[in-house]
Amino acid sequence: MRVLVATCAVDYSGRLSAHLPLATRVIMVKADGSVLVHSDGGSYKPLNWMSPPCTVRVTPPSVEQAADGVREVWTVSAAKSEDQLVIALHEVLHDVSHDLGVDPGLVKDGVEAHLQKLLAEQVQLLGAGHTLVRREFPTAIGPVDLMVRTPGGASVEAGVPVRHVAVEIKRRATIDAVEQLTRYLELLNRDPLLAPVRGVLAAQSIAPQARTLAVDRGIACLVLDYDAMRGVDDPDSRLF
Amino acid sequence: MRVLVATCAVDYSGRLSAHLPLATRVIMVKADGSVLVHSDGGSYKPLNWMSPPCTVRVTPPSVEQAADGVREVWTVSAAKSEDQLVIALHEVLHDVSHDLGVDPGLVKDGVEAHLQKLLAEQVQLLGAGHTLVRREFPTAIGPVDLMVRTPGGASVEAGVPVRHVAVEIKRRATIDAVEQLTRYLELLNRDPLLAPVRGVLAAQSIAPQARTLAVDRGIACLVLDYDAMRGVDDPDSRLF
DNA sequence: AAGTTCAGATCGTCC
DNA sequence: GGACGATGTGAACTT
Repeated sequence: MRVLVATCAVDYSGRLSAHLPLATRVIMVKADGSVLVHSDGGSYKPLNWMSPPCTVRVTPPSVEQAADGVREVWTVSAAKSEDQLVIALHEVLHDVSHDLGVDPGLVKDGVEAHLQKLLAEQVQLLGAGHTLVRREFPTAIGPVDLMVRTPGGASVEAGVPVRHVAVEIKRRATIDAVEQLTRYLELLNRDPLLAPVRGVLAAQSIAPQARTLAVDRGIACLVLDYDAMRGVDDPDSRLF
Repeated sequence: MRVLVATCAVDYSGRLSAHLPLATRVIMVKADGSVLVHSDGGSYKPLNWMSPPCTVRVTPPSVEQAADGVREVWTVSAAKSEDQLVIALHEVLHDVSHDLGVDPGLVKDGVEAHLQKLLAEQVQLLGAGHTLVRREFPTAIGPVDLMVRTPGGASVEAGVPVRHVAVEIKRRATIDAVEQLTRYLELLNRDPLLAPVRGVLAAQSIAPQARTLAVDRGIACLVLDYDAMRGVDDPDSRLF
């Protein structure tokens, strides 16, 4: 890892074109050759960058560039595309290098997979008497997050008692989640062993447009309270 | 801006929980107080971070932590949420600070807005005689990128001449874009003043599955050549 | 290798 | 101020 603080101008060309005027910035060069250009604000996203695999070629400035104060020109080229980042280095204020070694990696907790596991253990949140058929219920167009069986005659749709519920789980549900669940339901309801299958969209938050579309398509919405669900960790409470 | 190279362990708690074991990393502290923790690989995204507005509080280690080699504990707290980042600093290998000033900012070219503007000026790419009704044509479920009027009797659908074309513009069109345009068309075709409305998916690149679905739904696909469209800046050439 | 899905997204814009 | 769409998304996993 090499970190520089330097005045520089940057040009990116590739999927789009982007230009950074001359200013003082932080440049990080990682061990894999990837480059990040950060300003002193904004977000965690660099102003410009090049993803690995890529290579850095350092060249002296042209006579004209040298007259403008350019000391070095870095050309960062992507290995598998035409993407290119050109950094015109002017004054270098700091320049440190260090071998960091391989990072042991990030351990996460609380993502969608946990929501799915918790709801699978607490299917009664979908209604008393519901039982889990299985998580990641396979279909031809991909797995349904949860397939649940309702108690006998729990509800009736078009004169036929609904016996199965397909659940799509999201941290934040948008209109895309409704489309996804709709595709699953269309397919599942062609299976006479399952049909009619009702749909439930379960999420920590549901966008208003998603809720509107879901209701319009007869899909129920269930807002999940992650903290409350995590609090219910008594194994006895899972069995009803 | 302050940049450190240091061995550290990091814990994040907030929307989820994440833990970073002890290792050597780069820590950036920006002028607005935001913090980024980078490893020597991965992408431009930090392993952990805290977005502004936030505050950093530095405290001495507990006796137990000190025995483990912790020199300082940084507690980074978000101003408007419970999110918290705790950095246990062990050995500090580099520590540099510099005032970068305000960045003049990034200038972008070639994003979807440019494509929309160019196609609005070159609607003849949709067919000779087509004229622009308006960009961002409003509907109840959001604006259609372009609404275009065809020349009289340009084509016939179900015995009725098509007079309007709704255009969805993307840099890269995926199946989502087809779904989006389908929702617009369903709505627009309920309006007797507009119906029948044909759909066109215009993009620099169109995913094979998106093209298949579009064709299946009677939506035309148009691949846009950004460089060529940008080259057409002669007003005379627009009128054919 | 290509497609699908998730992620602590951030950012601008428009209502 | 909330909602919604775009972004040079990246990374893991499946097919």
